[in-house]
Amino acid sequence: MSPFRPVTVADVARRAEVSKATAARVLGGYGPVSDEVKLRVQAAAKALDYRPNELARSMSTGKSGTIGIVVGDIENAFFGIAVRSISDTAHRHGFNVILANSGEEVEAEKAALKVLVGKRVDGLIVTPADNRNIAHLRDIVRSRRPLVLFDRPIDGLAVDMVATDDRDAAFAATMRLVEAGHRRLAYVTALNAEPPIFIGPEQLYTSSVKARIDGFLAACHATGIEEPERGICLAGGTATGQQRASVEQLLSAAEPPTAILASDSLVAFEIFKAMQARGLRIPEDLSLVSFYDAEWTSVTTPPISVIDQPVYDMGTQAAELLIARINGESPPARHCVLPTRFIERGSIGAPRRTMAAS
Amino acid sequence: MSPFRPVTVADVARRAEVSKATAARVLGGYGPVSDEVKLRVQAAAKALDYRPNELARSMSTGKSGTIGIVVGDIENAFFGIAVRSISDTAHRHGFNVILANSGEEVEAEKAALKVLVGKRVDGLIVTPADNRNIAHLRDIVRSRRPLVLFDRPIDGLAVDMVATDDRDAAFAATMRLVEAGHRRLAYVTALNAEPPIFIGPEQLYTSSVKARIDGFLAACHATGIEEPERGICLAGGTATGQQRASVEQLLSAAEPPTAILASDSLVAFEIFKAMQARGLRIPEDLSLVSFYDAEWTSVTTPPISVIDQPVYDMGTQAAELLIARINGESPPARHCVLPTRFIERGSIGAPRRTMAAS
DNA sequence: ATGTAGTGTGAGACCGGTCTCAATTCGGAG
DNA sequence: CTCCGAATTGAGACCGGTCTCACACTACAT
Repeated sequence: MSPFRPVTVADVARRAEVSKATAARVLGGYGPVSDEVKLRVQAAAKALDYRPNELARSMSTGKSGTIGIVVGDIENAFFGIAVRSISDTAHRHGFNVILANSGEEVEAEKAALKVLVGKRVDGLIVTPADNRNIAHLRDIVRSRRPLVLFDRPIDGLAVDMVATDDRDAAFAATMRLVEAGHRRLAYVTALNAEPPIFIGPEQLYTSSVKARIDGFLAACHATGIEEPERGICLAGGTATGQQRASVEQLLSAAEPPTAILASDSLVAFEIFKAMQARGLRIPEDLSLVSFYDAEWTSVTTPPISVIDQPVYDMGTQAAELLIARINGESPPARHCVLPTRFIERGSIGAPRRTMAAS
Repeated sequence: MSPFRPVTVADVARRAEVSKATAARVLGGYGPVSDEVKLRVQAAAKALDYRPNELARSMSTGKSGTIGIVVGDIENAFFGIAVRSISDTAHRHGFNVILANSGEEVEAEKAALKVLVGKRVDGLIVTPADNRNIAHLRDIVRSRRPLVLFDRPIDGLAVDMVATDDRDAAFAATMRLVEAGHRRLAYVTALNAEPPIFIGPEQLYTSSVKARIDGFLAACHATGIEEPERGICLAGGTATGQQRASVEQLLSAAEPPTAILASDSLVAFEIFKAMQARGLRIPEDLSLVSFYDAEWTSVTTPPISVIDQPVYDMGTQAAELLIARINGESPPARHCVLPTRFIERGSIGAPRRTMAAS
C-alpha cells in the first residue's frame, strides 16, 4: 500500500548498483558511460518503469522546453488555427505549449503572463489585448525572455511581431466596395469602447483594429466619401448579445449602410444572421465583406467575399521566430507582415438605390 | 551586465534581513509571521520585483497546479470549444492548462501523455484516439493520476468519463430520416480503417464512432431496411483530400443514398461542398443531417438539421470531475452522459424517387 | 521563582534532477 | 617497472522553493 511514489533516478541507480550520478548520465543521455553500465541502467529503468521528472530537470537546467501562448479567444476559429499551427511547429522543434485565454481583457492577460513566467516558459507568444497598457509586456522584454507579438503590433515595443497587412487589406476591400458604387459604407468591429461611438483613432486600443479602420477611412477619404467616421460601428466585446444589439441598431437606422466591411468572422456572422432574420438579401439589399476566410463564408447563398488571412503561416512564423530566439539567436526585432488575399465571392453588388454624391 | 538571474526568496530574505525560511513563509503565505516582519519582507519583494518560481514550488509540493488536455484535433470547432470550456473552468479553480494535439494518432497521443506526465500535471483530460490501444491510459490509471475521458468512453477502463448519448442520438436521427421516407441511407464518418470499407463493428476503434454506427444500424434494422451496412462510409482521417475523395465516390455511386447522416461537422462540410459542386440540392436531391451544431450549419440555404451536442457543458463537467478528484475526492468512476438535442432545420425532405421496399 | 503554553524565527533537510570535480582504473609509452 | 593521460565512476553541491523541528522569548498560572 505504498503511496505510489514515482520512480526516481536514485531508485534506478540502486537497482542497477551504480551511483546516482552514473544512472543520471545514462537516463539524461549526457556524460560518458561504459556500454556495460549503460545497459544495466537501462534495464533497471525499464523494469521500474522510470519516467523522468521534467520539473526537476527544468529546475536544474533553467530551461522548461515550453512556450506560452496567450490569445484573445480560443473559441474564435482564427485563434484556434493559430494555436494549432503554433503547437505543431513547437512540437516539431521539441517544445510544448501552455495555453492561456485572455478573453481580450488586459487584467486576465497580465494574470496569464504572470503564471506563464512563474512556470518559467522559455518564450511567449501573445496577442496583446490593449496597446495602451503594456507595462507587463515591457517587463517580459526587460527580463530578456523571448516574446513574439501575434496579429497585433505595438509601436515602441522592440520585439518580434507577426501580423498581416491590415491597413492595406481594409483599404483595398473598401475601394472594391466603392467601385461597386457604394457611398454609404459601414465598418463593424468587435471592440468595447468608451463611449461606444467612434470619436477618433485615439480611442482604438487594439492595433489591428486601428490599422483596419485607418485603411477603411483612407479609402473613403480618397474617394471623396463624406463623414465616413459615422459608418464606424464599435459593436462591443464577445459578451452575450452586445454585438447583436449593435448590429440590429445599425441595420434599422434611418439611412442604413449599403455595404458593410466586418472586422472578423464572428461579427460578420452576427450581421449575416441579423440580415437573414430581417429578410434582407445579399447583395441586392446590402453588400458584405469580412476579414478572415471562415468556414461558413463559403457555403452561404451567396458566399461571402473575404479578406483571407494566412493564419496557419502566421502561427508557424511566430513560432519559428520565437524558437530561433530561444535557441540563442538575437537579431534586432523583426516585423513579419504577411500578405492577405482578397477572395471575391458573390456578396458584392451595386447599392440598391444609387445616391448621387452631394 | 548581470546575466539576469531571477530574484529568489534568498535574495528577498537577505534584503529584508530575515532568514530564508521566514521570507518564504511570507511569500508563500503559509507559516505564522509577525506583522512587522511581514511588511518588511513584502517591501523587499516589491523592491526586487520578486516572481515566485512555480517550478520549484511544484517540486517540493508535488502539485503543479496544471491539468493536461489531449485532444484529437484543435482545429475542429468541437474541440476548440471544449478546450475553451475546460480552461475556463480550470482557471476558475486556480489551475492552468497544458494543451497537446494527438491528430487522432495513438503514437502522438502516447508521446503527448509522456510529456504531460513528465511535467507532473495534476490530472488529465483525454480524447482517446483508439480504444484498442490503451496500455498508456492504463498506466496513467495505475499511477493514480486523475484522468477523465472526453467524448469517448472506453469499456473496461474504470475512470471518469463525459460523453453524449451517441447511440440514441444516431438512432433518433436515423429514425427521423426513415420517417421522411428514406430507405437508402448513408452514414459517413471520419475514420481511417483497414480496409476502408465497413465490415463489422470490431473494425471501429473509436468508441463514439462505434456507438453512433450502432445507433444508425439499429434504427435501420428496426425499420426493416436491408443491408444498411452498405451505407456506412469510412471516409478516412483529416489528411488532405482523403475525405473529399470518399465523399465524391459516395455521391457518384450507381445508386447513391437519398439521405446522409454525417458523424461530425467537418465531414458534413465536405459533403455539402461536394453537393454544391455537383449542383445537388438539399433536401430535394439529398437529405442531410450532421452531428454537432457547427456555426456554418445554420446559415446555409437551407440550413442543416443537426444533432446538437452540449460541448461547453461537456468540457465544464469534465474539468469539474477532474478537479474534484485532484482535490482528493475518490468516488468510484463516474460516467456522465449528456443529452443531445435534435435541431430540425430545412435539410430533411422526402426522397426524390420513392422506392418501394422489396 | 518555576512551570507551561504559545508565538515567532532560524537552521537545514528535502524534492529529483544536472553538473562539477576528484578519485579510480586501465593501457600504453618510456 | 613506473609514469601519464584518457576513460569511467562516485560524492556531493546546486537549482528555488516547502516544510519540519528546535530554539528563543513572552505571558500567564501556580
